[in-house]
Amino acid sequence: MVQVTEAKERTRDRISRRQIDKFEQRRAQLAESALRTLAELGYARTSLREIAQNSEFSHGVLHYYFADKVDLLTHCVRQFEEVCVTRYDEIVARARTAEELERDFAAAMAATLRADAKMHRLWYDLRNQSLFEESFRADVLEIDRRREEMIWHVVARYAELAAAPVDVPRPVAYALFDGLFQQALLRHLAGAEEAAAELERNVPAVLARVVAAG
Amino acid sequence: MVQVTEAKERTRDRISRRQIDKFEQRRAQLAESALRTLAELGYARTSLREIAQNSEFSHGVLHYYFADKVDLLTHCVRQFEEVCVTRYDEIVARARTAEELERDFAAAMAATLRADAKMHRLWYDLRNQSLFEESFRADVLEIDRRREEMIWHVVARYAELAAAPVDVPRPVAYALFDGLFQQALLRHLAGAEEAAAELERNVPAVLARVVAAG
DNA sequence: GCCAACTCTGGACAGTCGTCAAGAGTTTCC
DNA sequence: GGAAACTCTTGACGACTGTCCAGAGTTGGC
Repeated sequence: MVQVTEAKERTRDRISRRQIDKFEQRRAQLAESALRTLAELGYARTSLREIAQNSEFSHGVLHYYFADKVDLLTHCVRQFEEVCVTRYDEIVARARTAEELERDFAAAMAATLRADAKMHRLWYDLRNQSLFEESFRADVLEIDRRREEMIWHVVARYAELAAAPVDVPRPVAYALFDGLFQQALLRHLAGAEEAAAELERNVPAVLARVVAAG
Repeated sequence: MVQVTEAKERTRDRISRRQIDKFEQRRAQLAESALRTLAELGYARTSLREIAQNSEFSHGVLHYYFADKVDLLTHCVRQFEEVCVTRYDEIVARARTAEELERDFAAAMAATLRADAKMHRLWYDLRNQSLFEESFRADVLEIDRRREEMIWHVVARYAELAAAPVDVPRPVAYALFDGLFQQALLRHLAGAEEAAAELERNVPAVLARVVAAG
């Protein structure tokens, strides 16, 4: 009797878990369609119907999986986080010398500028949107904090390999590289072919300046 | 006869000029209402009716003075330029030593962060919008170029006073200070009281790093 | 095979958007 | 003072928005 009940409950749990998984999976799928749409059109011009059209479902389904538009967009932001805050971790782990890290980091930034430009402009769009709208602010700031960590990871390891102390606070290091990247993105999307190459050339120079001369 | 005609034409010109002036004046007035609205709500949520409500006119008048929304917004961007690209000129002109320039520049950045935060967030919003919409791009890039010039003006003068060469290209110098300012703006608008003070502390450190050690 | 739960569609809703035009109000000129 | 030009208001239009819902379609357990 007890065993039967337990078995039943285990079964129900398994089913329920499977259903929850499926539910979450579809949410993720729809959020991905939303992110594609946002990257293409920008926050200001992305509508639920447009998002649905970039998926294989009709617009009504969005309200089955998300309470409202804010809920969907919040989910998008959180899902977006995962791809954008671990970008350079492997490079840091692999590098054996300061020169190697410097070269690979610069190359990786230039590469993602070229390959993921539309996603990057979406990130800056959402971050800016959070300056006007309370709703995403907490999530956006959390992502920005983790991006700061990601950059700091690179800078600190670079300093370690170069046997020199880092010479600027962590938020400043992030601000400098973020500014550099954003300017490159601006140029790149405006059609400047050389933007990525310039970025690749500028990154080592900035890297050298955030650690103490030694 | 000839004189009469000339007098007539001069009169007509004067009248026409006066009318044009008045026309342009009203355009400027409406554009200012639009800028106030944009700074408050952001690009995504600013409508023509909302702009009109922030002015002393009705929404129909906007189409009397502007061809369409893009025309209005373009005018806004251009009008916006004038207040945001000459901000530090006087400080540069007045400074007699590198230390003085460093101190005043940092203080001015912190001051405008505190006083004009909503206008600054509008600038970043519009600049980002230009990554999605062709229509403003040219004007936005032109403003960005002039902002770069403005920062370069500061940096070059600082180097001159410090008797040391500038050590980074002009676009990089701009990118670094822009990134620094944008991060401070993010924190400031998120409610961090210390953001402006931190910015004021960080600016001299970056300034010192963009000129060669000497 | 049946019933219940889950999933998805498509249309309706109230509201807002940019745009436009008819006409009232005002100014300007002869 | 009357005609002409300029300025502004008001209301309407079609399109689009987020949201909701009735019901069709599908799946899964018994």
